[in-house]
Amino acid sequence: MKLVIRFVYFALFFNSYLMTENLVIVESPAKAKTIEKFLGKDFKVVSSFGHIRDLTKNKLGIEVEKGFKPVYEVPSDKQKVVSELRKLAADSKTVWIASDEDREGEAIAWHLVTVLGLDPSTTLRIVFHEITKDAITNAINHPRAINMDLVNAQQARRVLDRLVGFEISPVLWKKVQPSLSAGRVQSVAVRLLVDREREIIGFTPESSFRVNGLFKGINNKSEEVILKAECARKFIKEADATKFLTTCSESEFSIGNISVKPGTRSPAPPFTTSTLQQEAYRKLGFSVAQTMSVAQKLYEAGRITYMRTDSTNLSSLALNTAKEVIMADYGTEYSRTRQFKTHSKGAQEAHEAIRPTFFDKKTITGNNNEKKLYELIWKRAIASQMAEAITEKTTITIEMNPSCENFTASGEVIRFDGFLRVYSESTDAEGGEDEKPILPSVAKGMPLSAETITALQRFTTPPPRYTEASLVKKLEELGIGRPSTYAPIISTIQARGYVAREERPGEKRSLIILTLAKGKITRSEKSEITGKEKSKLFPKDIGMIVNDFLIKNFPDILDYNFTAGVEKQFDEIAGGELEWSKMISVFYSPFHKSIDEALSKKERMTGSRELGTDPATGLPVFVKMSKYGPVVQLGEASPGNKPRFANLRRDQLLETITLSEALVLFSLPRSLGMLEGSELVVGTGKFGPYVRYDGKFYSLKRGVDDPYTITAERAAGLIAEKQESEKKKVIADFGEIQVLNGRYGPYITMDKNNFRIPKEIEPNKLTKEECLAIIEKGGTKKKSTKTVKKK
DNA sequence: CAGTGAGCGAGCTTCCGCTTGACTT
Repeated sequence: MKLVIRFVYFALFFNSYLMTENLVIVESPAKAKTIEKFLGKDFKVVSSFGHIRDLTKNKLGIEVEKGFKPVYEVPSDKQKVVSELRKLAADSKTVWIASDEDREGEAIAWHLVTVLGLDPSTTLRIVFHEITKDAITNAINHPRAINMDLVNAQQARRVLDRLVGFEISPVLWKKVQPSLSAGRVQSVAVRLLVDREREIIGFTPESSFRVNGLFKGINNKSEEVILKAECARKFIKEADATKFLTTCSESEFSIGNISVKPGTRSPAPPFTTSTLQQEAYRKLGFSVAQTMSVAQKLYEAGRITYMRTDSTNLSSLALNTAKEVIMADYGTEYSRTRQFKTHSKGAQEAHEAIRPTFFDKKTITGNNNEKKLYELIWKRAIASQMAEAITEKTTITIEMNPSCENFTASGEVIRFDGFLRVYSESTDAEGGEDEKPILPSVAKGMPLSAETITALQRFTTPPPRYTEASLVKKLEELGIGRPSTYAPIISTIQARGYVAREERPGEKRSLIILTLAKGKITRSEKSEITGKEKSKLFPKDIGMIVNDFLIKNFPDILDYNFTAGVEKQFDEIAGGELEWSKMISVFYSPFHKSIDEALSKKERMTGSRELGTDPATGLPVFVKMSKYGPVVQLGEASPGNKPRFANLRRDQLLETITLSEALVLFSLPRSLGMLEGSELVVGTGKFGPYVRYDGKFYSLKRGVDDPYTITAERAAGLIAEKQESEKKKVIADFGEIQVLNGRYGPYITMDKNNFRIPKEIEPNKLTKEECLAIIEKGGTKKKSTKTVKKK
């Protein structure tokens, strides 16, 4: 008896010792760390690292016949987290699930309850939108149950995406090429790029003449004033522009109307994921992926709030601290507290806007990119809480007599800088916006003389190609994709080869300038570069072929409004007005029929096109998509006759290449003549264009050399350069050990293993013994992990 | 390191959204 009591005692003691009072599960480990501080010692806060369960990895994972029943599994990389969570949950009195308050968060909560075997009646679901003590204690005081309608909306989303992706992709493997993919989001992203490219292809520039004048006069303070002004009228024909300049030469000018209009400019809202990606691209030149990885670092270091958000909302704590910082640093008149409405399509607003955790930290420690991005976030968030700028726009009309045309000069003065003192948003417009000048003081009727008047030819430009960032912006406008997926979408469509980030050097174009000075009109020309592109997304042939195939066979899914339409239905499911499997079933029957129809069609999509006949051989010339990419083909394939093939260049498209451009492609490999007894041959191989000389290959410089036009002289130069750097490559040679110059600086190599040389050591003074010492030190770490190339 | 391009067939590929590490040259 005594023993039993003792045992119970012990068990109770032991139990209470091990048992955690409260276990809170959130999605992100950084968030868990922060929250634990707010909640105190009775709460243990852990993270699920996002979703813990998904549809089966390699199979459809949907039992279509059984009402689209999802087949879930815990992915291999999540099994460890799940087993740990299971243990912790079993040892806790109360489990609180604090995943985000949106569709995905609710589903995560439900999967946790199911997978961890929690009791739904005692498990508490809580949510908060901002990580502040108030928000969290408030959440703890208002727990609720899991909202199954919201979960079902997520299941519908998940199942729809899986059906679309896993039923269409295999059709592409059969009808276009293996390993391709299609999806609700990626296929529309590619479509945006292809549609834009076709607009550009079909664009014909039109030119017109814009007339600008430089006028001088004396104002009533006896000061000489200079005004730059533009004529409102544009002239299509050169003759008309000349005629107008003649009129100008015979006219008198004077100041007409002067209008002064006050205006204001307001700051942009604080960053969301999408706007952060856009501004980091425009102001810092970061790629979308780079922005996210730097932001992740800042988040983990506790510098900024969560970086995957679609909300422009700031917590009241943030509003207050921003206000304090602004008042202290800039003065009361610079402060204006605002809350911005989020109006992006499909926003779920589970988090705050992206902002500094502590507004009083203007700069931080960290690497350069972290500092730059942090400062950008700080400025944007602070500016959003600052006063509007007050401006004054002045427009001065210059009248012409006897002609009834006139010129206008416009200028802007900032009367109060407000938020502009800290930050102003950039635009996607190219060439930059011209600063509006401050206009001199003049009075109506004041006579002016025209110093020079020029008519400059200008061409209209096609719509711009997308950058990574402007594509994200467009996707967000269409409500396609989520903050967590913008960066992955961009990399997927590139990984599939549908699009590529490329440059174009542009072409010269000449412009006519007509100048009127001292009563004489002169005509001259200047050249401008047109079509120059830097780091733009270009659709590639395979992207265009897949796009056309998808539009033909699945027009509904490729519609820009498809996502918006299904989102509306997901909302109805979330509101309990629509049963999720019913929605999927209505979608699926016509969809699956179109899959079968697409499969039953015989033809394959190759993008083939006949360009004409080669005048030299009389053979037909085709272009098409081959197994290894776009090619031009000379002659038909027939038994015993293998046609000639040549790859298209990176900047050519199956759709637009001409016969003469195609014929040039057959000119490789070509001989550049002899150099010291050996032949110089230019060709393109596996690794791009090269010169072959004396049995060795020398790569041409990308973006500098062109294999079709390179001269023997330049080729010889390349060879000499390479031989020179080969010589420099070896700093010291001790037989089995060598000190070499590599891409990342000098290093030591032995047995195909490379070793870093410590900074304080001068590589050219190393002895064999010192090298061995360095190898000894670093050698135990790892063997070379050079992977064997798969053939 | 320095082209392939046909056709057959086995076995593989593929979606979108939540999350962070491993990997390093």
